[in-house]
Amino acid sequence: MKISELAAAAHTQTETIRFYERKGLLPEAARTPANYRFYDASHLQRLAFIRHCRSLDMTLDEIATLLRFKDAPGANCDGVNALLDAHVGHVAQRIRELKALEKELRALRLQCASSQNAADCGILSGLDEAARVGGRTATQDTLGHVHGAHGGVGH
Amino acid sequence: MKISELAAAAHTQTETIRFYERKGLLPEAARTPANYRFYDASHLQRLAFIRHCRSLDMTLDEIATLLRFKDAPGANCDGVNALLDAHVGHVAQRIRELKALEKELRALRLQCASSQNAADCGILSGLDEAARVGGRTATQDTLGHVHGAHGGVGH
DNA sequence: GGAAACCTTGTAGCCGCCTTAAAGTCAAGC
DNA sequence: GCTTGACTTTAAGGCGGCTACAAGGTTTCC
Repeated sequence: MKISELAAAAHTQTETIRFYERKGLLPEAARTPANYRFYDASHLQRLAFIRHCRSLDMTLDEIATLLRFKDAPGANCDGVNALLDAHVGHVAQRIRELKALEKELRALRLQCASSQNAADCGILSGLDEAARVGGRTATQDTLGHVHGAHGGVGH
Repeated sequence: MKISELAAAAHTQTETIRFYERKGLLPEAARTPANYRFYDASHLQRLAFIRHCRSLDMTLDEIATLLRFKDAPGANCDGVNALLDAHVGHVAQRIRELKALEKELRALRLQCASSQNAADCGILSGLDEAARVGGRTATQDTLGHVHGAHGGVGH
């Protein structure tokens, strides 16, 4: 199959496939005489694996590690367990952070009960006050790789 | 004060301050004869506001909107409420996604109870199987802006 | 007066793609 | 045979929110 067919089968975009190839997650595809990439079922399998892992919010580095284990079936799989444990830890950590965040945001929201002037808005002054006090001290990136409040991965 | 003093006072890096200036979140600073940026307490206030909002996982666009309200104190602050409501929604949505994710990851983790060959690893085969079936269909980015599983903002 | 610690601008890199541009290929219709 | 349109190719640039680095100017301390 060619790239757009693989893309359709994996619910992915063609550019994403080429991107994974550049990154070494997918092997370099065979080419037709016209220099078109040409794929078979094994490529679909591998791509589906990658996309599923991405939908589990793993980084491409984490996925590359898993693929290395898949490519060396004789190896001990302790590393897989460790990777997954770490990843679950990242996700759990991020959930805790976001819950604290949600609580703080809801409290902030209550400070502006009804519409009025921005000068008197309890939210803006609340943000000011919290900034002066120092506010919550967000955890640095060192703890995990699960970011922000914005997103998710298409599938 | 100069930039490194402002940075220290706001627990920020100098490059981040210049970045915010370029993005229009901070006004262009006054300069000393040697062309050094020079700040006063009002800049620290504004920067602290920005950093606190970032620690609440707001985007720079959202923060810019809030700053516009602060800069126009006579305006009606309905927009502030709307922005915050939307942001709380993003965070809550992301928490739901990450909880589902955590559940799935923990289930997956149980599939490889003890260390063995990668070829027989329940996690790898579980990922394969889920990929074949189609797995969870992650929500597209259209729903909110709170992403990934990796991160947080320094403060 | 010389070294270290600051400051300046500019540029490039990180992640995980997405978009665009310019050019080549292929199948169908007239 | 020729055009149209749907594919493909590579390369480059952009997103957000910074961070890092290079090459130079300035200030500060001994």
